[in-house]
Amino acid sequence: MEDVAALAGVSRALVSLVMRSSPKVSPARRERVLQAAEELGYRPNAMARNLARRRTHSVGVLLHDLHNPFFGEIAEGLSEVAVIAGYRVLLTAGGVRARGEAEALESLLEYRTDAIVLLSPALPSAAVVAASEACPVVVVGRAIRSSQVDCVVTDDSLGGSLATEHLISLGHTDIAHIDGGFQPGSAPRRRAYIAAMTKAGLAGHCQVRTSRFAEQDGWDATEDLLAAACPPSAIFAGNDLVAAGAMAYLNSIGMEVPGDLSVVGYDNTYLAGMHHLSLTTVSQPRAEMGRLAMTVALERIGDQRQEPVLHTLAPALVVRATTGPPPRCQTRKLTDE
Amino acid sequence: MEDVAALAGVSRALVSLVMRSSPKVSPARRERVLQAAEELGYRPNAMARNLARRRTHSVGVLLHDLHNPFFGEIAEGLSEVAVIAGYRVLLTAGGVRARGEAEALESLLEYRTDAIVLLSPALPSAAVVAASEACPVVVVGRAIRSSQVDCVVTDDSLGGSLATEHLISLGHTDIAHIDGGFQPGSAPRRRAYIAAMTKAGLAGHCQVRTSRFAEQDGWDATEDLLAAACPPSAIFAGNDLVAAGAMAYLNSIGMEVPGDLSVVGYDNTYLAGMHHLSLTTVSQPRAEMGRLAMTVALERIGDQRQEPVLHTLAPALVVRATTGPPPRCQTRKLTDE
DNA sequence: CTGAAAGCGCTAACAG
DNA sequence: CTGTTAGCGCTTTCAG
Repeated sequence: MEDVAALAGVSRALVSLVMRSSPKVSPARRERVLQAAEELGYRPNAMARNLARRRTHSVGVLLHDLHNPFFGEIAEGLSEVAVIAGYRVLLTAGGVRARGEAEALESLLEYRTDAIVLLSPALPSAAVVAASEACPVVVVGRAIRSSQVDCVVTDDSLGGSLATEHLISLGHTDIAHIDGGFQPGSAPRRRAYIAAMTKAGLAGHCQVRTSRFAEQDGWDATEDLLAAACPPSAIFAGNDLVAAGAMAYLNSIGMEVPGDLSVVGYDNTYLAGMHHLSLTTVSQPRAEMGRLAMTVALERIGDQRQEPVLHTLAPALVVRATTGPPPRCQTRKLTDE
Repeated sequence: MEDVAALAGVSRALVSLVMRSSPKVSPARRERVLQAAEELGYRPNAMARNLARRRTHSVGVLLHDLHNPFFGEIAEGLSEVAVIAGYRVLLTAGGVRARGEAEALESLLEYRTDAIVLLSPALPSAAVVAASEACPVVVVGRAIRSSQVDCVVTDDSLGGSLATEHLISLGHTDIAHIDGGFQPGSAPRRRAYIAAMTKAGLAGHCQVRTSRFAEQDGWDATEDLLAAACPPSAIFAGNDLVAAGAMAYLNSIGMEVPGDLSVVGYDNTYLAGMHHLSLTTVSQPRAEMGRLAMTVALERIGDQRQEPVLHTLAPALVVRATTGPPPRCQTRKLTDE
């Protein structure tokens, strides 16, 4: 910086002003400084700047892992609004290691980002609350009770109802659900499924299988379901991957979808939109979730203390080609396996 | 820090020593300091530390976007070796905006990460070389000629041969290729396809269609291919998504894979492994690419000047259920459309 | 182990 | 606009 000032024949202070694009500099000098910086390959040191300013103008984002495209889209929404607000986004990923997420969070905290957005962390709530002591925290995809962390989630309960009621309205009575165990969002979807069934007087027809949200789980659960005494005419899967597994199994035993059996997924990943599947599914407004979360985070930076809020976004049913009325004949070929 | 020292009844210097876990501190005092820090909710300031140390012990990683799981796996490989070397990983994503990548790179440069890893950047080479002036740079998935940037890529040429020769060895003669236009890796794969065909005396049977690596492109190209005068008995698709589109189209017109037509993909994404597709494809060693790239980056940090290297990893053919010998009868039903 | 002192690269406030 | 003067929070050196 010293050198740049010298080359441009101005004071260090002026260089500083130019670097943070203050309006109080004449265009001519600004040009001169910029050019000098260019020539010397000068680039401001973010560490020093942040240290002196006491704010980083950046918000940290913690993703669980980079694999899941679901979070990718949320992250895109996040950075979209961050960028237009002049904020930088610092990503970190927890990865597979047990302590990964905790370490990544700690790292963000040490970097003193102005706020932190947690994408569906597997972290214990206590850790999240502790972090919020030091820096505004907003968590996406998981509701946390605390007096200082904001949350943005989608209404999984509504999503579960949407899916189940769609199937019921089509005339199905034997509707099974393959849930996601303890994965976030699974519980409310499952409860909504049961509630919807009950409301339709179908409580006795509930059948639930558990999966870990992998394709093979969907295959296995479906196989199991069809081997049961009272096989379903429709399956509400906990996510698209599980639905894909279910369809693959049905396909393998020659059952037609939706002719013989209807399938609904969850998440509306790009998988669901593929020709092969063309899956009816429940869509969460991913980009919107990201945008909202960042908006909230930015607000918190501006105004630290305020009541935290729980923003609940509504999911939507996307009807494609895997759902239809149940087959006429109630006796299906169950004895293949 | 002052406060921690006071509470623990020691000097600031000692606290500093404890914080960077120096071995020259008696366990008793260390305990005392740690506890004081805990009580006060003290957390070292990374900015200040890095500023004073002149190194950040972190390497920056630039991903083009968060959507592509391909890069996610590479990133996982990266952070795996970074973590065991005690380095932190700072992710940034270029996103969709035009200047996105350039800004993200600039941002990393300003943060003075000890090294930077670029994942298949769309950035102009000049920008990459310019960055390497300020900080060790390694780019993966793209070869850049420069006297100071290291590259790790996979041998797309070999991958193209592997796929084509597999099809040839199965007895196919009319093999078409759906490429990825100007996408990185496409050109060498296409050339390898043509070379392999030529070597087998099949030069006259080459047929190439272009796609932008989307599913619909695969569908369209296949439709086009089958409507041609001399439809192929096998298709080598530029990536798995295109292959999926091709299969969806074949499926829609009632053609069997691999009975009527064989399909090979590229990348071995999780799509390829799904029951529905069970796609024969070419796999790139993603995790290994990441590990290697980080290893190289870390080496460069230790020893700045050295000849840059181009590491080429070998892809492998993964044979699944979409390839088989060509149908006996050379006159296929071409008139559906 | 302690204490003091210098400095990392930049910002910010204030007279000129 | 310019120079100066203080730090930001931590590391490092060096003599006790």
